[in-house]
Amino acid sequence: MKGYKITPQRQKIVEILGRAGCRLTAREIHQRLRKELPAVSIDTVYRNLHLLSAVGLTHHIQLASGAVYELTTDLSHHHHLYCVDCEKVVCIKYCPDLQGYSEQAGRYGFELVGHTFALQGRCSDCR
Amino acid sequence: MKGYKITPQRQKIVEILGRAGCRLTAREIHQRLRKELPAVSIDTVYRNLHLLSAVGLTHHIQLASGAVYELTTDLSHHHHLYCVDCEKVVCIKYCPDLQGYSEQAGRYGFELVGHTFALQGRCSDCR
DNA sequence: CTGGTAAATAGGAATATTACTATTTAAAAC
DNA sequence: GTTTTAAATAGTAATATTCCTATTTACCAG
Repeated sequence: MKGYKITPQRQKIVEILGRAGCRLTAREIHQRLRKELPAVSIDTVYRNLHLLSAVGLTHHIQLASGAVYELTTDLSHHHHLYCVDCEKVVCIKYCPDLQGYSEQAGRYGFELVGHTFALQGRCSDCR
Repeated sequence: MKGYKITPQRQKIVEILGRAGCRLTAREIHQRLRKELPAVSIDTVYRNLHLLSAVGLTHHIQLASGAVYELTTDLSHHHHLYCVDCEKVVCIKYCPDLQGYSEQAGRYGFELVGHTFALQGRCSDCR
């Protein structure tokens, strides 16, 4: 597909995220990946997480304490809400104005490529 | 105010951003700041940029190639649109659904604290 | 003005992330 | 199956960002 190769490194990163059942940091993915491919470099992990996110297979979630990654299980478009204290993450099936983005970009002569959106809050446990 | 101190480091970071008239990276700010305060550490730059952004005096703009910072000259709420090729940044006076965010957060028992939004596109020069 | 105190700093160390390059490899073409 | 080639990798180096701790300092109260 699209000139991308299916490499063992790539496959196993997806597997690891799938098995994990939770969000992992790049470091955690690297540690687990090493058990199967001892020579894998951290650069490969980052490179693939970028690529996988670009094609929609994974999500990159930027928390205050760092980035975490998850396998995209829910393929429908959604965003994230997270607690600024405990960093609990919730997927919200909500995108404020998907229709309007292209129009906004168009006002400045831009062709829309993507958008980022996230909500930060304080969860019920942390109040 | 609010227990924050007005330190020379802090003041000069704001001055530098004000004089620059453009967005700067943390490294650039550090280099310029050193000319006035030779012993200043890069950590101080980051720490203050975080704080200044938290209180609204500066904006943190995350581009694909890294983060840049700008002084908040336009105090009205707005977001950014940038070109994925040349990384030109445009301020857009548009926030898709400010009203709805609290309600969305509320659905999950969260008290809204903040939100992030940005548009990525391809500008007229890069098409 | 002087002392007390929380906030901020410098400096060094630890992490996180990206860049570079020679080599390897998946996949397509033959 | 073999060749070809662009994509991907490992390894290393460079940057970017954050953390830790002892020391300093802005600012408040007396």
